[in-house]
Amino acid sequence: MFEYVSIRDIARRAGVGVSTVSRVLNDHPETSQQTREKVLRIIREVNYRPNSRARQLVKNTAETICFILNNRDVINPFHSRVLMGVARYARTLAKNVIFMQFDYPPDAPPNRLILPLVIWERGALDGLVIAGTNYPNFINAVKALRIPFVVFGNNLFGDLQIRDLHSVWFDNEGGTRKSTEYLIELGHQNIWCLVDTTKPWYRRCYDGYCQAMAQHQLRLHKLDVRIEDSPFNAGVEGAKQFLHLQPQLSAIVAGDDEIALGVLSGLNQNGVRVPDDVSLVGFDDIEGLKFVRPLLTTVRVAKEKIGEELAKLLFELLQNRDLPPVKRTVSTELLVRESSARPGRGLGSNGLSIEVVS
Amino acid sequence: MFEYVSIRDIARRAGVGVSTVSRVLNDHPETSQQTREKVLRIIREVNYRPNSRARQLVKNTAETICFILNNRDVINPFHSRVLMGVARYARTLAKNVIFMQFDYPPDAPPNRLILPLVIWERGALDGLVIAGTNYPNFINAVKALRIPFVVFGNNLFGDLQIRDLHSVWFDNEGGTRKSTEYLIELGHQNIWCLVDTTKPWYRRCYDGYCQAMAQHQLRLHKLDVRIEDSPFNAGVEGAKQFLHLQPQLSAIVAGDDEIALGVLSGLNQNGVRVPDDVSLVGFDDIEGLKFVRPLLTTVRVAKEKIGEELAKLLFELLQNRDLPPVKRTVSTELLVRESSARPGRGLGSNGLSIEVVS
DNA sequence: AGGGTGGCCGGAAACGTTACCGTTCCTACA
DNA sequence: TGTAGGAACGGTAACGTTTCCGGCCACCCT
Repeated sequence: MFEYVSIRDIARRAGVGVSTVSRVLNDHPETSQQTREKVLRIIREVNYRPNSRARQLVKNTAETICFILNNRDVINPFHSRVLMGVARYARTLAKNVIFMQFDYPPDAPPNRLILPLVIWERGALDGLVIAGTNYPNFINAVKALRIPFVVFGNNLFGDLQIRDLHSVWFDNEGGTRKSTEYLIELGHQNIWCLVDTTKPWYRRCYDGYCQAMAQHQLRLHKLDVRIEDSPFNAGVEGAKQFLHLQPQLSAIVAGDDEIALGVLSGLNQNGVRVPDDVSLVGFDDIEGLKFVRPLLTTVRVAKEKIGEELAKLLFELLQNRDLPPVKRTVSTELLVRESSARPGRGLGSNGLSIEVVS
Repeated sequence: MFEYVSIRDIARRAGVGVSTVSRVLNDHPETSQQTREKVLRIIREVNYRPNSRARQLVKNTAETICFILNNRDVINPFHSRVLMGVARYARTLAKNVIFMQFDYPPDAPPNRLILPLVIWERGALDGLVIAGTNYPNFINAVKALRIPFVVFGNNLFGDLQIRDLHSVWFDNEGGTRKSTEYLIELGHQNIWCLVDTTKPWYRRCYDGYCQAMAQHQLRLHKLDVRIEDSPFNAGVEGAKQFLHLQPQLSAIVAGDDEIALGVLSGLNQNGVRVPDDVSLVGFDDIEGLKFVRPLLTTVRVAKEKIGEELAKLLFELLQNRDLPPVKRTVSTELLVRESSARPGRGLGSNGLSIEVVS
């Protein structure tokens, strides 16, 4: 095989003790320039590479965290960029990131949940970044293991005590408030919000919309749908309903970009033009937006930034295990593009404009 | 802190030796039913969890591989699904996957390349899945470390000795051949191929196109562009050129979906309809396709499957270090959707049909 | 009855580090 | 000149496992 060279071999060849070699490797000051150079020369000569497992064992640290993506069959563009943010931040600290996908039933009791081996075992992990869609049972199971963790807040279900968790969120509510306010400033009054209020994240969207509308004493209009698989399809379906809502409808706030693109597609198919007839805003600023015209006005979520904050918070927590629980929020930014404009004729005010395009 | 319970504590409490506990933990047959149950009871009682670092040290295995994504600033949908495939396969074997993003200059000599710590060190990794865009210097640097690795072939640059590598590819050439043949069967004759032949993967695309055209004795038409940042924009630009190519052009084979969507957008903006005036096929079947109409005819690449095959090959290699280098190919599948049809009037054959839509 | 056999088990070495402690040696100062 | 103190370094015990080896006992066969 491949001859393994250990710290002892180095010590022998350099004519020093193992502790001296260790000191040189770890930049301890208690070594003379002379021996340091000699040891380093030998190390280069024999191409010695330290064994991290042994170091980790004695130092009782894994130098590794785990990014666990729960209950997602595919890693969507959103989460892949969060992962990227985590990985990048970890790299600045020379820590590793284990990626793991995991599915669990929301209703299994925490002590019966079979966690992935790497989490269950000791020593493999210093901490955990919990992403994806999550339920209290998993969080509690992890808590029971006493392993430090942080959680991505927005896709959390159930009534967890958020105040007991270290979490990072993006400002769903504020973002939608901003986009709704922008529509109001544009002159829109009959603004509809298309969401699924059984999902907390869409719920927060709706809350933001409500705040903006209430502040300007405008009437709330909610189209509340159930979204299971495809937000896009939900948007297409929603668009059909909007057609019947004439002639009031003037602008639509969609729960996220994918819904918005569905709405856009649905409206287009029925000859309603965006933004001429209806203004439309989304949420997330997903990658795919660049492929469709008109370019969607949306709210940008700094996805890498979320990952970065998650990692940062986790490493702070590792430094200080007594860090009081904190909820951090990453701000959002309104991106005005092509799908929003001052109110025009309004949907259905001239029924004749409706024609089937394709 | 949190009282650490080791295998020795279990042994003491159960009144047995440590080796017996170890045997129970590892399902060795040489234990009596009676002691086994006693030990297991104690283990449950004190909530003992073995320390994986210690096991890995003595067994000289990391039970971990690394998925390294090179020279990509964001993990695109393609690679994130490859990662998913790797992670899922690894999970069936109870192995961990470290995710790492890494950038390197293509022209740095291999021995000067500073590899990520986790790769350089011993013991942290059993093997490596090399993904992203890669150049010979990195591959050679990894080779020098004598760590088993497999590489995702399609985005490889330079003249590596592929026959010396364990690699997994998707069938770019065959896929494009299939899509081109399909267009020919549809009745198209003037088929253009839009690629950047300085990139090996687009080059293979073009080769597939050429094979299909040659077989039917059709003339080759290549629009060769330089694609740096945005394939989409390259597609938009390409579309402008196609406008000048009237009246021959009847169908377009794009190097990938993103280019195709750019072409689609560019054509639409100039009043050319797809598929009425021009048929268009892409490659990859990216996620974003579902957002645009007409639905793009494309070639599906089984992205998770690629990841799965990468992981599978790596673990085979770990089982048998003498496994001769092998190049495995994941097949592709033509997906006929809405952007392709029998040739119609042809681009520009009636100049009057051109109108600006939006 | 004696010896062989096999099941079961405990002790201890090993894996490759780090960290503590003690020793040596040299310098500086009283 | 004696001693205090510090720099430099070596030996060794950890860290928590696995595995090898040897021992003990019960059982069976001759």
